[in-house]
Formats: sequence, C-alpha cells, structure tokens
Amino acid sequence: MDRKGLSKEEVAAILKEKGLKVTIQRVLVLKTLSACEDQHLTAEEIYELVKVEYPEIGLATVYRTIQLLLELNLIDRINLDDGFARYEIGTFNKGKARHHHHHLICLKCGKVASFEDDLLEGLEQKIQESTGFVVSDHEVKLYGCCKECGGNLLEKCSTTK
Amino acid sequence: MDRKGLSKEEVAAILKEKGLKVTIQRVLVLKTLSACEDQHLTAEEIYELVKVEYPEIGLATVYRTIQLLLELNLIDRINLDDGFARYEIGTFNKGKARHHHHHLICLKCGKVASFEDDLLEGLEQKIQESTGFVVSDHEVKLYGCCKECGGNLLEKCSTTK
DNA sequence: GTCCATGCAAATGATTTGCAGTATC
DNA sequence: GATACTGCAAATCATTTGCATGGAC
Repeated sequence: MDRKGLSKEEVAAILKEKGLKVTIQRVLVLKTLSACEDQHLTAEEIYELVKVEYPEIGLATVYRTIQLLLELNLIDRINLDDGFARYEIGTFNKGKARHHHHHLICLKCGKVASFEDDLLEGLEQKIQESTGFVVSDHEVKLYGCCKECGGNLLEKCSTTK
Repeated sequence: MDRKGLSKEEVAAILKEKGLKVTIQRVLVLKTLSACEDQHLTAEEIYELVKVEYPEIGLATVYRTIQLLLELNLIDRINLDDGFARYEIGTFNKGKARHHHHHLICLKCGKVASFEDDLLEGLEQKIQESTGFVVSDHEVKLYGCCKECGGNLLEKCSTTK
C-alpha cells in the first residue's frame, strides 16, 4: 500500500496549495489514487482501500472528496460502461489545457491500460478547418485485445479492472 | 416525425432479418432512432417520442428494446457524463468490425456533433507494434467550442443535446 | 470560536426485474 | 395455441443530500 505514489506530506501540500482544508480523509483518498495510478479505481474501491488505514471514513465522504478533486482537475473520471465511474490521478501537465489519459481496453480480459500521447494533434487542426469547431481536449478509448490475450478475441480469460 | 429515416416497413424488415419478433414497440423505437440519427436520444426521450404515436408503450419496454438493439449492434450507446446513456442508430458498415461514431462536444452550448472517420488508422498500427495490443475499434470524444459559439469558451449560450 | 467537513441514514433517479396479461408467429 | 413480448409496479444500486456532530484553521 505504501509502495509508491505521493507521500502524505506531498498530498497535504497539494491540498493546501489548492486552498483546501487538509483532512485525514482527503489526504488518504488522494494518496490512494496516487498509489494506484494505473488502476482505474471505483469510488467503492477507494473507500475499501482508505478504510484499511482509516476505518471510520464514510462512503459519502469519498464521493464528496472525489467531486472536489475532479473540480480541481487533480483527478480524471473514466467510464468503462460497466455501471461504475472510475477515477485516476491527473497528469499534472503544466499550464496547458487539461488532457485526459487515453485507454486501451481489452475486450477479452477487461484489462485497461493507459497511455499518454498527443495522438490527435493533426486531426484537431483538420477538424477546425473543416467545421470551425475548436478542439481543446480529447478523450480516446481503443478497444481490442491485449498482448497477454494473444490478440485473439475468441478465447476467454479472467477479468481484471 | 415522419420526415426522414427508415420507414416502418424497412425497420420491420431489419428486425425480421435479425430473427426478432416484429412488434409495434420495437418498430417504433428503431424508427425513432433512425429518424433522429443526429440527436443522441436518451431512453426517456425515445419513450416520449414513441408515445406520440403509441401512448400505451411502457418505459421498461423501451429499455428492453434498446438492450436488444445494442446486442445486435443496430445501435450505439454514447455517454456524455451527464447521467444519461444516449443512443444513436449504428453505422451499418458491412462486414468490418463495428465502428462507433465519434463526437464533437461543445463545452459552451453542450451541442454534440457526430463525425465518421477512420481517424486513427496509423495510430492503431503504431500501438500494435509497440505494445502488442491489437485494436479492433475506437471511440473518440473531442471537447471544445463549436463554430456557433465562436470558438470562445468564455461566453454563454443555450444548451441543446 | 467559527465555519467547513464528516458520518450516518434517508433520498434520489436511471435502469432492471417479477409477474400476469397479451400479441406474434 | 405456445411462447415470447409487454405494461405496470416494485426492486436495484450507484451516487447525492440533510442534518447533527466533530475537526481544521
């Protein structure tokens, strides 16, 4: 649990910098998201993880904290159409308009990998010229079959999200 | 309401071809989606539209029909993160793996425009080479500001979804 | 000490489901 | 005529909210 990600002190500093009151609950939620930055956690999962260190926390607080962190652009919301919203820590890109992560979703095992790339720079330009729509951000989901599943969609394997 | 899209007969033929029992409710749901192909309707909106022609229909039937049409790949689900799932008639591309529509979402007026394009052909190749992930489909959302809103995100205007 | 944040329980709201009646094939 | 589909009402379940208490500054 304490293997990687930001320390409590670093997380507290971020909250303070954003003008937020620093509470144990907020620190732990953000620290958990930071430690699990490759995991796309649901609110319920965050709740369970934080409870390990601080069993008194309520689920409603987790939801309220998530809401707050979203508004501050500290975290991103992802929707994998399985009935849960999922969250991951933001990219902290300096200055520029916020960019979401992009995701590779394996249709066989359900695994989700993130990747970071300004894939669509040329496209945004093209769209703007042809439609007048000015693109400020994009979100991309790629569906297919991961290496471990062998690129073959016909077999079955276990699910990890 | 009867302006464009498929006729009842055409819709009935599609259902029959898929091996489904042809009922008034199914015909009207699919016909409505076809008539509003540029509108990204919610289940509730479909319900209201079908009720005009067939007031006895129940909301549960609309949901069950949508589910069915999704499984048959006749329609696509889109999520604009506003708490509703939205639906649009599929692209009917012959043979090939299914491709979602892509969407331009105006952050100012909320308008959503669709566009169809194999934007990411090169990228899919690149990803496959570097990660072993075989991409079979992609979904892209572009956020920004539409022509009518003047590409300036600071003003306000009415919302149409 | 003030005011905001929290925990609990109750409310909300989109979507799903059970069941008895009804329509399609 | 058998079976699958429908409508209604009740159930579900993620998320939100009201309110009294507790904690951060």
